[in-house]
Amino acid sequence: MMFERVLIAEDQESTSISVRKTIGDLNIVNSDYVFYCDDAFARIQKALKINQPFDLLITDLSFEEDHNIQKIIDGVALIKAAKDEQPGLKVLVFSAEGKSAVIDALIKDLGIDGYVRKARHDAKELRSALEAIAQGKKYFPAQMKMPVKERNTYDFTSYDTTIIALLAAGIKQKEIPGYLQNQDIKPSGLSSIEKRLNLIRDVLGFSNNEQLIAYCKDFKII
Amino acid sequence: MMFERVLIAEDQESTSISVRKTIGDLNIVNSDYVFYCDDAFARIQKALKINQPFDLLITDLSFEEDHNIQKIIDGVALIKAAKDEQPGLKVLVFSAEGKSAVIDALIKDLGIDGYVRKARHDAKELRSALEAIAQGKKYFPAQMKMPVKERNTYDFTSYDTTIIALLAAGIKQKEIPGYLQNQDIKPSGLSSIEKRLNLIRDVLGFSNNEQLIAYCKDFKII
DNA sequence: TCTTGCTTTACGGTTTCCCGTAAGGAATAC
DNA sequence: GTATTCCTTACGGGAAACCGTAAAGCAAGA
Repeated sequence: MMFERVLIAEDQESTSISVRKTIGDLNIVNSDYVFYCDDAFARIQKALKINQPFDLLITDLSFEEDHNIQKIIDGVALIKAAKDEQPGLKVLVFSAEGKSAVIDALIKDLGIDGYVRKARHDAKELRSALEAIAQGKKYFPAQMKMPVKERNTYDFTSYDTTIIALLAAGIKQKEIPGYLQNQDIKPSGLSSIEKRLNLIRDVLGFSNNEQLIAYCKDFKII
Repeated sequence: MMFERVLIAEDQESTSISVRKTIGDLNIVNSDYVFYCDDAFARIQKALKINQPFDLLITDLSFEEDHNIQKIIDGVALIKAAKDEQPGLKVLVFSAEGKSAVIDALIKDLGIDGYVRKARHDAKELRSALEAIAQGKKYFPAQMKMPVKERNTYDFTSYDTTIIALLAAGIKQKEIPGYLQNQDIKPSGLSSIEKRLNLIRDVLGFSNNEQLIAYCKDFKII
């Protein structure tokens, strides 16, 4: 049995159009689409109120900022808010992001039902995913189905990312204490910063800061 | 007067679908689409041979690699090859890339006729771009039309990127000479490497390597 | 108040990096 | 052959980063 009501949250108009087309091909007539996360959340609330809740949310992860300031700024926050409001809502993420770590986190922390990567055969995949999820299954790319290979992972705290972002902005290590004090961030001693960086490098097996910055950029940590 | 024959080179199926839809809305009946650059080039050659050349190429910039090994690996190479074959061909780039430096280079070096960024109203923009280019105009995003503000730019040589990539891979600076000698890359002295890095940082106004790595990651230089 | 345990900071010695200067080497011109 | 020029490398002093250890701060409990 296919979905009744589907909400599409996707900021790229062109992508939104083709998702709608795929939805239409599956004879889903009650679909709605928005370009901003806040709109998506509002629609979900409203649909609940009039007792016609959506049964699927298809959402992108990254939404571009523009003049329209949003409370909910990305797909992750939208999914959280949506699930708070309507725990039973199924969620299909449709994003260009391809890093396993990101997708793993979505599955584990947010309990999403499917993931389709924007790539060569994404329209076909989208259709397959919709069919699978409609049958109560999950849909994830092949590489996700295999056991999560152990990789060097490290939970970056906001303290960590602050330091790393400062470094990446060209602040010298020994200048960082001053910056931290200005913002009342507490371990502000140079020694603490050194230790922290050392710990991170150690856990991840890195030998210099350059490698760490590259890693953080690749995984969009900063 | 609208285009007669349009070729769409875009690897994301979903995006390709909506570009085709936009093309169709403009009553262009002879459009063709491909998912690989090599295919695009082959179509252009073939169309020329049978004396029915395309008059517009709409292409993405980045194409994802897969099992299908391509000679032409990205949009830039495709545009170059296409213009070599058919100098009068008009080109509209449709890409998510948003860095001014990249777009400037396309305009200057490849003489593209339009650029639409994959973003919120990209479908509408695409339509506007098509109409403009059909009238012999150029179409670029607003921020491009204003004079190119002087920014710190630097042409990275392959030597530069090699060094930076080694750093980002966790190789220590003083270990780099060994790596360069192994690959017969010629200024291999530690001093040359230091000088080179110093020059790059200087030109770009950076104060440490971390900042440089962040920059290179942001601009996809490594 | 005085422990106890934990976190943060301070302080050195060592290594690495930074950067200016000078020496070496190769190519070209005279 | 020897100047000239340009590029590369070697060297050395100073700055920054690295890292272990010890001292100081701080919170909670006896």
